[in-house]
Order: sequence, then C-alpha cells, then structure tokens
Amino acid sequence: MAGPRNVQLSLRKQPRQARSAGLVEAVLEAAVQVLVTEGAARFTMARVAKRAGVSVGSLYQYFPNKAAILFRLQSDEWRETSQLLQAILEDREKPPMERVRILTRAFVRSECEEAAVRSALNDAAPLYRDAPEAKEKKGGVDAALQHFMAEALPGLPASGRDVAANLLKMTLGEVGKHFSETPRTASEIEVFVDALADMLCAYLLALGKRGNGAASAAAAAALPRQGA
Amino acid sequence: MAGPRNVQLSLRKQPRQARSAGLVEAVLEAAVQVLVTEGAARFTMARVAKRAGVSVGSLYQYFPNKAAILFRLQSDEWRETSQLLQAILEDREKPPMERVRILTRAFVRSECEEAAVRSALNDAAPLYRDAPEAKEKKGGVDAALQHFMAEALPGLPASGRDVAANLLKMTLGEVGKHFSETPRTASEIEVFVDALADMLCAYLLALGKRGNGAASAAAAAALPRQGA
DNA sequence: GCAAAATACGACTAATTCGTCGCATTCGCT
DNA sequence: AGCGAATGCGACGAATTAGTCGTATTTTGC
Repeated sequence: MAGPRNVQLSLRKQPRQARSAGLVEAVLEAAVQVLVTEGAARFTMARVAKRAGVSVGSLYQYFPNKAAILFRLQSDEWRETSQLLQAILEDREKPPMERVRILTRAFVRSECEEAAVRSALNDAAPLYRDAPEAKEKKGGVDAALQHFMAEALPGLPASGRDVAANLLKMTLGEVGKHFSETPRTASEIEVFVDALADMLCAYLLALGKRGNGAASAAAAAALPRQGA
Repeated sequence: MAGPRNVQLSLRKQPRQARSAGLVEAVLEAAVQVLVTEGAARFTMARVAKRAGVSVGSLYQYFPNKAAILFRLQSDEWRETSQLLQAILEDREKPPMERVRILTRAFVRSECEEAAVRSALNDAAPLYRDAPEAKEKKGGVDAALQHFMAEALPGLPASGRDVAANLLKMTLGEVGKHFSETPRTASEIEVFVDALADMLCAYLLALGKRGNGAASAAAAAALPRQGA
C-alpha cells in the first residue's frame, strides 16, 4: 500500500503570544495563496514561508510538517461548509424537498466559488488522508442529516434512511468535487445544479412513495448505522 | 494556476523488435505493481525499472516521462470500462431501467475490484491531467449514452437529454471513484449499489413523467427492484 | 531595567528523484 | 560471419525539498 509516514497533524506548539498567533494566521493565509497560485505539486514549506513573510524555522514551530498545514486548511473548509449545510437542513420553515434543493445549490455554489483551493486541496489529499486524525473529521453534517431524513421519510425504516443519507452525502460530496475540478460557466452550473437537485429529490420522493418496503429494509440491514 | 510543464505523453518511439515490445509490456505491468504496492507518491521511474527488470534508460526509450506511463495506464483503464459500459447500454434486449441497474452494478464492481490501482491512479492524476492529450480521451461512452437516452426518454428535448446524460455519467464516475478510495465490505457495496441504481432510475423516471408520459410509462413499469 | 522564556531566523544537511548520455549488447539481414 | 541499426544499460548531473539546529531578537514578568 501507500502512505507517507508522517502522521503528526496537530499543532506542535500552541501560540502563546499575540505575534505568534498572528504568524499562524499569516501562514494559513499564505498557504491558501500558494495552493491557489502554484498548485498542490509546488506547495512547499519554503514557498509558504516566503509568501507569509516568515522563515521556514518559524513554520516548524507550529506545524510539525507540510501535511499538517494542508490538513488544517481542509479541516477549516469542512467546518465551514458543514455549518452551512447543517443550518439549511435544520430550517423547518421550509418543506424538506425545498431544503434539499437549497442545500444542493448552496453546496455546489460554495464548491465553485472556491474551486481553486478545493481542487488543489484534493490534489494534496494523499499527503494527509491516511493520518488517524483525518479519519473522523468529516462527520459534522451526519447528525443533522439523520434528523432530516427522519423528518422527510418517516415511513422508512431507520436502516433504509441511513443508506439514503449516506448516498445523499456521498453523491453531493463527490459530484461537488467534480465541479471544483472542472471549470464551467455560470449558466452551465445553474443547469447542472438544478438537474442534480432533481435527481436527489426524485430519489427521496421515490423512497417516500415506496414507503417501508420489506426488501429494502432487509438489504439495508447489512449497513452499519452511523452516528456517535 | 498549477501544472507540471511536461506535456508530452505519447510514446517516444515505437517498439520495432519483439524484445522492445515485450519491454513495454513489462514496464506497464511493473508500473501497475509499483502503483499498487507503493502508492502514487512513491511511484518512481527507478522503481518501475527495477520491478520490470529493466534499466532506467530503457524506460526513457519509450516513455518521455513519468506522466506518460501513468497516463497510458489510465487510458487503458478507460478504454476497458468504456467498452464494458457501452456493451451494456446497447443491449436492447433489456428494458432501459434494467440496463441502468446492470450498468451501475458493473461499473461499481469493476471500480472496487481494482480499487488499489484506480485509487493510486487518481492520486497521480494531477501529473497528467493538464496535458492536452488527456482532455479528449474520456469520450468513449458518450455516444452510446446519447443513444440510450434517446431511447429511454424520447419525450424529452435533446438538450434535456444531454444534461441528464452528463449528470448520469458524472454521478456514476465520481461516486465510483469514491468507492475505489474507501474500502468497504462486499455487503456494504451491494446495498449502496442498489441504492445508487435506485437513485439514477428514480431520476430518469421522473424525467420521463415530466416530459412525456406515454413512451416512458412503459419503461417505468419495467423497473425491477432487485432486493435480496 | 533585567533575566528568563518565547519566538523568529535562515543557512545547512540529507535524501530523493527526474532525465541524460556515452557506451555495451543484441538483432535483423545478407 | 559481419555490418549497421535497434535496443539496453546505469552512473551521473542538476534540481528540488523536508526538516533541523544554533543563534539572534523580542516579549513577559517582576
């Protein structure tokens, strides 16, 4: 198998003074810019340091290695979009299907707005993907999605809802990745986002109509419930 | 932006003698093994040469650079799955929705069977992604998909069919990628593949109903929900 | 103001890796 | 056999880069 051996992703030292906190901020900002302007392959500690107006040694005061910086950037992105999506899912004012539509729009839009960063981060993902810290970091929306599915498809057994929730998350995430990787015009995006939302809604509606099918419940039982 | 500058992906020289043709084969096979056992990051010309029992210089006789080998592997994969999917799409014996289901199954299954190679190739993709040769190489299934959509959704305008076809391809491809990257048990895969097929079928059916009820109503009736 | 701790610096090392080049070997052919 | 072309070889040069370490500077607590 593959995999770098540097598995330390957490901060090496907490910044205690104001200047060091500022330094960390500057580094993260510079890292984004290096990623965007140079691409993942040319993302280098030296380049980040130069762009941040800081020395290489200072970088290593707070980040144990290159992967740690990239992982931090990815984590921040995840947290932000996670909150965004969560808020949409929990807005009980709107009917479920409309929420799905809004969610899709919001997600793909955000993916496209920051396409350059996301795409470069994806390219760099192998560097931190196998680290233990990275394993559990993505479960922000899961709980909200669970609740949403329970609300939208009450007739379905919990196992079936889990499958649907996972499929939804997976589809949205992966297709979103694709959007960040291949540039499109605004109008193309509009069209595709609508189609994507159509697809997701059609699936959920079909599930709802089918109600609690025995067959799907049995099949879904093979899947481990998520959460916790 | 990003991007390596080596844009030469085609063979540097055609092998004219039997031994050189064998060498190219050995190299490609060794490349796959290096990719699988060492991962994309440690994919090196020296390692490929060693594994193939060949010298570095010989590698460069036929491949202008590292990216060329990787691109060749990717192209071969594309060609193979392309043919597989095309055959399924063109099998007019079966009703359209069943074809979608079979297609989904076949695609995800192939993605999982060679998960290690595919995943590593994806990690290495940035090396050859931006090359001009890579731009147009993926259009193998497009024509077959067009025909299929025309057959399955005759009531829809051509533009709508194009969007749907693209969304289908995109979804299948990206979700497939996800399957190759995150290992799962066989039963988990079964469940997800069924759900994915459900989603795609639900989408197509919804499109059919919206566009023109008559022709696609027949297709709707043929929806096989294969549980168990 | 002063000592100790925190922070910042950047030259340097060690390692890796791409791709070349001149020379050796084998093949196809007469 | 023997000649030219094709093929194979691998040491080597050049470039890049992750991460360290001893030293210099700044801040904090008093």
